[in-house]
Amino acid sequence: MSQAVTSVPHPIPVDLSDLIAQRFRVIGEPLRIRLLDHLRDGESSVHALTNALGATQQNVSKHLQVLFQAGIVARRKDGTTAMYRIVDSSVFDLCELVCGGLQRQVAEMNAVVRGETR
Amino acid sequence: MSQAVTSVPHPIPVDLSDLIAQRFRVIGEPLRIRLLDHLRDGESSVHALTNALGATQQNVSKHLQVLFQAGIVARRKDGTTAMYRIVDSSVFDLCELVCGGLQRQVAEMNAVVRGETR
DNA sequence: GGCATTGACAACTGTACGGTCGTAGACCAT
DNA sequence: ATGGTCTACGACCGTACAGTTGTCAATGCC
Repeated sequence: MSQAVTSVPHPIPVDLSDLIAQRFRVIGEPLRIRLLDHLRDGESSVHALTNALGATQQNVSKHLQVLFQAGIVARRKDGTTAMYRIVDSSVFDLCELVCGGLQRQVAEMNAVVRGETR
Repeated sequence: MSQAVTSVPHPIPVDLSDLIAQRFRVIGEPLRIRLLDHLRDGESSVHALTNALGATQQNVSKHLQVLFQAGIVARRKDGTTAMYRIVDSSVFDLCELVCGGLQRQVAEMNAVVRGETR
């Protein structure tokens, strides 16, 4: 699907780098990552997410707003509750890639600590 | 060994979300993205990167420091010049994934603008 | 109707960080 | 040795943003 394009040649346009950076910053918040992780099970309400994450309702609502404006989640009003769901699931691929890099670094640090201290 | 790629089950640990978020913030700066994009062609010196990006030497050095401490680039001293190279090429996969999401959004916005406003 | 609950918005505060300036240290050439 | 070049470090300033608090609109329940 969206696997095809992904141009971004070496001379990356400045505007594009701004957009990409902005996107990364949106996902670069711990609470937002945990929010998305919970939404992985399906759509959920602000109240449920608030209880699940142990954060205040206002803060959860605020971060969901950021994710909504970034086009990562969608909102649906169900009577009195607002239901949020993920519409751009590529964020999970991003997290998995990052985790791969982190695990690589941990392994490397382990090797160093265990005796190859340079 | 550390081959277990991308665990991160639904109840994501808070510590891990912090690590992932920190990682995203490292890449979430336009200048750093452009820096990495230039290093895609191979290792380069601070001076060369400074000229290529039109930024100040101090700023380039500073951002390279951040990328270095994050384990994304490596440093090599060649006489009087410092040569930087990429050691974690997964950042490019990250950028491509983000670009895919962006293009999807642009396409959607185009569709809306062109008449399906409904 | 009156009350409680849910979610969003606005204002505020503290902190973190990007960018710049100045300077110190290391290396090379003459 | 001296001057010039390249890089890194420390300090400062301005901005951006995360988190909190307070308030209001909308809805459901009695």
